[in-house]
Amino acid sequence: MKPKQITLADIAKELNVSPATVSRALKDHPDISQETREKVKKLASALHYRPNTIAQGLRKKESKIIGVIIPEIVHHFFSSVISGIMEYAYKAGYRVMLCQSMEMFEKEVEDVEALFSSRVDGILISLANETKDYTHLEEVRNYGVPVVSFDKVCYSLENHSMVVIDDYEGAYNVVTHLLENGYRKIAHIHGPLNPITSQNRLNGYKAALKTYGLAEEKAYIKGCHLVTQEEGYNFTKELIALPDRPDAIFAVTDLVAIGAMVAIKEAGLSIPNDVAVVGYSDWAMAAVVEPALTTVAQPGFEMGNLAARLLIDEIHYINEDNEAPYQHQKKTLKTEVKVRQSSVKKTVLAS
Amino acid sequence: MKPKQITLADIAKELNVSPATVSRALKDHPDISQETREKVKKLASALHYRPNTIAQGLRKKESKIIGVIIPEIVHHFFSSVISGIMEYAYKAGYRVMLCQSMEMFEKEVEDVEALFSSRVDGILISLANETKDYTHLEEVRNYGVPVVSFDKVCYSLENHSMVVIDDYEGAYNVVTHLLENGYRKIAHIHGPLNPITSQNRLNGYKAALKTYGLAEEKAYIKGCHLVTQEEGYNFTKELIALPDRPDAIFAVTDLVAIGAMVAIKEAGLSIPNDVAVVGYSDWAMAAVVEPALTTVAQPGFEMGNLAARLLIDEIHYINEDNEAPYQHQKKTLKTEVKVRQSSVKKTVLAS
DNA sequence: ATGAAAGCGCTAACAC
DNA sequence: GTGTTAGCGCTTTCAT
Repeated sequence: MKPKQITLADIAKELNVSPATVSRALKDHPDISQETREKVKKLASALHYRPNTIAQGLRKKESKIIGVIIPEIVHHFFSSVISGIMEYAYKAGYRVMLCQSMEMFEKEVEDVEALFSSRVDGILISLANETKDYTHLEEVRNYGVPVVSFDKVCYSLENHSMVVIDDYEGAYNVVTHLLENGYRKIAHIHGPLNPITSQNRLNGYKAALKTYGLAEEKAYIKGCHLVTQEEGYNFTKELIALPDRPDAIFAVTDLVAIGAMVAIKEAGLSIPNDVAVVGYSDWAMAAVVEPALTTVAQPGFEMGNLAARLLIDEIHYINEDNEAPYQHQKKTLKTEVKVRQSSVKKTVLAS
Repeated sequence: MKPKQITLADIAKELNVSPATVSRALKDHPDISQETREKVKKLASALHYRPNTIAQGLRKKESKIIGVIIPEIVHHFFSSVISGIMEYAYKAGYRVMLCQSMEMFEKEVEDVEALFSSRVDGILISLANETKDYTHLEEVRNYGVPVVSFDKVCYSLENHSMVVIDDYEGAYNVVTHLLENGYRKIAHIHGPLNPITSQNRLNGYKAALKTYGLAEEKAYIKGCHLVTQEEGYNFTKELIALPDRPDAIFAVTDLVAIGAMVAIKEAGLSIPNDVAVVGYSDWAMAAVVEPALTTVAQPGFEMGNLAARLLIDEIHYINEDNEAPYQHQKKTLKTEVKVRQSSVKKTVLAS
């Protein structure tokens, strides 16, 4: 029961010209006379003609769609990334097809295949935690679909661009901030080490300690599985029960940090005077808890923007069929330490 | 330089059959012999054949893509909605093309047109605050593309389904909760009244007061423009400076509520004993502030899921070309009051 | 049980 | 400056 869509042929018939002429007129092809061009454009807009991009895609073998696969949409960081991607893609004339892997490898593979079936011009992906095998990506890349990975990238996939955040440096900086503020017994609650991000943060933490000539204290390092507030709470209870209690906690994520804060307050200790707490991610909640949480802000929007730019540049490069292969790039984005109250001791002023 | 994609014709040639046979075999058409079917499927998977959905779309005049337009992705509620949409769409065999209107009418119109150009099978939209005119939606609907609006819906667009949240009831319930807990001087900081949601919350607030026989107090009602924490802070400062200070504040959004909490604490007053605070939305931060914020949870995921279901049902209905027109639906989802510490007075126990 | 042929809407090489 | 033609990859009558 669908009304027929307006096609080039409809306009052509009405105007007694050929569809080719209409197509050219609409694209401001120089060969077309001023007069026909105007006639065509006028009628096209009167009829609300909208080119069928599916037909264009089939003909030109490019869909002007980029596929995006992320582990989880309901997530401040990833939604910022998507926003950055969409902004760039939109300006460059690309549409975005979105997939959510739910952190599942199987789903990720299906999504890659579905995007390939949709003949997207390129794929942006942040890997699921489960993903260890990259043949699904290799395959589409071999069929000429460029892939750019971001955040949780695939180092072992060759010939593709990636955008990462310098988690090592972010962790290094925030721990250094604690050290500069006089904290010396700094504990770390890290995440599962498969996504390389947690591993990097752990390394940054260790490196900062080393710079200050401090030894790693095994008992001060705890590892989350689920990265929840509850885990932060429980590990912190263990940490503050230690005979030599840490004076600061660096949590892999703000949510874990907030769990830590609850445990510390419950124990009747002061943040930051007894125990400082710093997080990672700069979620909205970090600014509103009490005391406001020092954390590491990750440039999600910029990451999405840059990843989209790299991908679209590569798509353009491929379409120009240059003889030289495209030079893939690895970009690293810097984090920013947001110093708030949870990590700076309140000095008692003489009054 | 792109490698050629594998097509039906490639498989057909290799097997000395026609493309039609291959197409049928792959779809388990009953006419095809067991033998050919297996041969075809085997080769198809060996060659990693993936049907070109663009070609399918052109041929069958359906893209198996639904378009989604939302005002802002970086937003807990909307990202939940998207997640709900994607889950349903995925199970039903549809892909999702995502657009972000940035709350701008112009961008929304462009997005609708772009989605129509992409020949999406249907559109899900939550309107930009600016949007007053619905001709862009009417137009695509007239060309046979079903539209379902959700959250910020278009009441004046006829013949389309919508899904809303009962904001009136949510506000009514949370204010009633305050009343039941003994609060009588309840202020309200509302949002801009164009998106109908804020208006409904305001009405629910007023209705709850009325049920308790309380008169509206003009001075207790403040209106935000930007709906920020800062506005919450500033209005609350005004409210608590009032000669007859309110004993509770209902904020249109958790962020505004948090601004209110800051102002109250700054004034040395206790939450909830001097002034209770309740918010709306149940963002992650509501559970972690101190005291934990009572708020109204909105079923974002369910909303997305339901909206997708209504849209896809309608698409299916249209494709069956029934003689009777589709019966459009208006669904209302219920909210849930999350009672936390910010609204329940601590009774001092005799010890 | 399979093939031939037409056509979805568009574009681009080639005519004139 | 404009028309003709072919074809992108697929599905679907209609034949056989």
